[in-house]
Amino acid sequence: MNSPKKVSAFSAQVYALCRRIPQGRITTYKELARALGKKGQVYRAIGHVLRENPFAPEVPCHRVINSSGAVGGFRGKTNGKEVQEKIKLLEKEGIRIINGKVNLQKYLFRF
DNA sequence: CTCTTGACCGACG
DNA sequence: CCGTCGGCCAAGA
Repeated sequence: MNSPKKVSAFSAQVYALCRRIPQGRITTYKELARALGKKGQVYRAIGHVLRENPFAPEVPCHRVINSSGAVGGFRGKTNGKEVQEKIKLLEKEGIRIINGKVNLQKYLFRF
């Protein structure tokens, strides 16, 4: 039995899309925002939502990175050990990370 | 309801 | 490549 958390409709969409991400693949905040059909700074809101992951590890928020190829942040840290752990997890899934950056043209998954 | 901050992105110099 | 500014959504205090 699951423990359904009460989240806003917007947050539910973000979590739902994260679950769609196949293993060995990553996506960006911008692609998520574009998939939601919103325009503007939706990616900022996504970052706030993913910061708290009530569906972890069912929702692999660590597969969501920046459009710049940077891993971004993890557990609320934009730059720290948590981010290093995130990188390690991605490498474990078969993603090659160079200098803390991911090859978007190779691993970027689009909805 | 109002204000601030944020796991961001893109353009400019 | 790096620093700075603008953008205008969402959640918390």
